[in-house]
Amino acid sequence: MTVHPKDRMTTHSPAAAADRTGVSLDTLRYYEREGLIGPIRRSAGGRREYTEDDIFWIGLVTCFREAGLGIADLRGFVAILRAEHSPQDRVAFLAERRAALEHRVAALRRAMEVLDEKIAYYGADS
Amino acid sequence: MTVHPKDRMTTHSPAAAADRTGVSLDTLRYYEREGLIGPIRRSAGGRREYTEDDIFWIGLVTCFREAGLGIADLRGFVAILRAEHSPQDRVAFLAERRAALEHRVAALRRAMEVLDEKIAYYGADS
DNA sequence: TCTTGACCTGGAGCGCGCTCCAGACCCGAG
DNA sequence: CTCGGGTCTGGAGCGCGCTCCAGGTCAAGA
Repeated sequence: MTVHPKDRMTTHSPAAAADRTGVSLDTLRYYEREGLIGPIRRSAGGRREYTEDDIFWIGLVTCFREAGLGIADLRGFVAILRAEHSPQDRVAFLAERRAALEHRVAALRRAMEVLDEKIAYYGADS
Repeated sequence: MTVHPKDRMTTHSPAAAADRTGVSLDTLRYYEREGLIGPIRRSAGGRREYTEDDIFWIGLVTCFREAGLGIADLRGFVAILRAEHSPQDRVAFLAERRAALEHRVAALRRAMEVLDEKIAYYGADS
């Protein structure tokens, strides 16, 4: 018990965070401004220090962005997970989002079917 | 053989086309300007007359838009199907687009997994 | 101490995909 | 012939999601 756990907490510079997450510095700041991540802890000099948890959360945000969710959606996601809500509320919200994603998958499948049809048509005469 | 087939070709007013396709008048004009549809035949007075084929094609465009393809992608799609290209070129192009859609589906699935995980977590204490 | 480069903030700019608008034209009903 | 609604064109405006920039601060190395 010579050290506190916190003393061991490694943090990342903005550049390192950008590197690890694949998100640009500008976008990291933008996400923070929009309330999607953070607020990120600052050093004495005012520089951001991203914790491992921050990095993880940024990964989640990126995952949802890649799935096509908008900034507002993500903000809702943050709100429901951070603020105090009943498990029912959370599950309801999450299930609704999930359904929306399923609709997107369905739209993609429809487009793929059209593509497959065309491919079959042009591929017929080998 | 008292009539030519063309005489029977029913056309649609812009309003009717918008109604049938669920695409706004402005967007129909926008798509035409961008070369995604048409050019649409005009009446003597200069009004657009959408054929049944036009309507069908607009449906395809809508399908791809809903799947998240951009205007430029759609333009490529039009180009490859309309201009003279070897079946191989067409199939290659179509297959590439299909693969892109599959990546999008994968991204959606990843996001859904995260959602499922959270739902399981909050749903645990029934 | 001085230099250098990473980082800070606030705000402007941009590409996309529409959406809206003004001002003019067409045309069928009355 | 007049009226009114549908349509035309060209261009401006908008929301989103970044991206870029200027001007200044901080901090580690020579």
